[in-house]
Amino acid sequence: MLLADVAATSTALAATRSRLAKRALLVDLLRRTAPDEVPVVARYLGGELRQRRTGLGWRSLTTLPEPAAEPSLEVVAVDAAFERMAELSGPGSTTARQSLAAELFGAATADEQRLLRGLVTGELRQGALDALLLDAVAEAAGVPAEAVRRAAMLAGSTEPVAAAALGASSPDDALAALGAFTLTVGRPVRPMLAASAPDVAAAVAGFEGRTVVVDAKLDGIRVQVHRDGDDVRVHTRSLDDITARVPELVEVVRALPVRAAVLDGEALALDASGRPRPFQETSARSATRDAELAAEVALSPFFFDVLHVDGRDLMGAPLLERLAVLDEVAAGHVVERVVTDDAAVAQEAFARWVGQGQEGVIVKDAAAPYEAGRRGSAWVKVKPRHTLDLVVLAVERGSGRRAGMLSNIHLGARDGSGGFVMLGKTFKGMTDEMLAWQTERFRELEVDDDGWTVTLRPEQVVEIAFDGLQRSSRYPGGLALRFARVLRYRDDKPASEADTIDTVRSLATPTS
DNA sequence: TTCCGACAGTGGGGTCGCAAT
DNA sequence: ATTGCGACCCCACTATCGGAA
Repeated sequence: MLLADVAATSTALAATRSRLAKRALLVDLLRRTAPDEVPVVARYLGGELRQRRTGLGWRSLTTLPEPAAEPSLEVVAVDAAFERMAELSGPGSTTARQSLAAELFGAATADEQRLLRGLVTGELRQGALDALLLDAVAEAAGVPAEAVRRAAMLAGSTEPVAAAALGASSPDDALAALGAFTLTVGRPVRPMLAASAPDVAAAVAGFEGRTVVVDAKLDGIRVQVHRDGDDVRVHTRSLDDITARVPELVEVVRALPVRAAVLDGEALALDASGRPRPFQETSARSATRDAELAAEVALSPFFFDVLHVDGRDLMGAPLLERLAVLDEVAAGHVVERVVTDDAAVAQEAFARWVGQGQEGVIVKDAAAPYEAGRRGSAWVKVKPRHTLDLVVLAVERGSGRRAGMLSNIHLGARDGSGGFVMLGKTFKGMTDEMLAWQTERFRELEVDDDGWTVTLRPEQVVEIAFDGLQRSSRYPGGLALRFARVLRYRDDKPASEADTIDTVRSLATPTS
């Protein structure tokens, strides 16, 4: 199959908003794909390259050769070209990679270049990614969507599932092939995710009086640990294998009284008193490959779920049943929890844990199974929310569906002497109506425009919600907001009454 | 007919390692 | 030695479609 066929489908996908129409386009292409091409075509339709890392990014695609007039690239050859780029390392590799990229893009038509660029940067923007692709695979293979979805969650990836389903000779064969994907110790599954709620009362109310499990939410990195005898593997939320970087987690899991297990939890750095260190320290620790550095700060694991123990698959069991098993096999390394149907009890736990430096809580349906890969309503997270009234210092042009709008705003606090200290940016929380309003409003306040960023007279006050403060080397105050989002513009408040940097500093905890 | 679950999109903060400068 | 890039940790939120209620 030619890459041009995939590019044409991608362009057609972007041109319609109907999901049914998108699915039909995907099905049509999948049916025309030869079995040996399915792994590549399925990945590309899902918006990804098969190579996890190529060393190519947005920046290295700024200057590209003129597109070819006629299509010639075969999808399998394109995959091979990216494989060669991925294998490069050491001195001269950047130049060599750049020349391979130029060769590839030079052989691509304009439509194909757009597809390749989207795959490299991860911003295909065709309105269809993995989830819609799974539906299409199901339809093309003549099997229920749920069977394909389930297999993909257990496989941790869509590619082998698409190959198995589409390589079958009949729907019954496809169903049998999909059934062969089961939870396997050593092979990570897509982690279950949580929705969010504004406060504990709302989260508990969502379960309508049923018993809930309220877990402390720890501010670390998600880890899925597989143990098979002495063999222990540690995976992140994106299923990357970080075993080599976290020997202390491996040791803890090896010491558990169990032969085989799959555990889900969070790993983080603690101080001498057992209080969580700032997320930045956990992040630095888990990212480094330097063993000496790693030895200085240990990560501690805290598990909140168990999917498998000694041949017993627990994913379908109710949460309370899984937790009973977890408490036996991982005693001493389990996340704190309360089980209740009373919102006041949940609220009290939330306040206590936040006071101890934890990030918040996750409220869970006590009867729910482990739904791999789902951001369902069975788990709901709640975190404390801080707010500040800040001043908009500048605004950046939007892209994609925000093209033509002024979107991403720069936020500043008063410095107490007539100036402002920038604390970060945000594009979150804006409705279409707000985007239209601010695009007009900020043109009135414009003092400069470099083509990307519009600098403003600092007059517009905006109420910002955020999760906390972190140390920053980027911003002049040495502080940045974490997860800032817009709540509302405040036309009732002049910039002279916005919050000051001293107020912001008083919110920062001594350790961060 | 209305409601709501699931998706995709739009980018934010930070960290590290590596190659080029 | 410093800088820029790519990769990957943590994410919040809105608009939309289409099936569920």
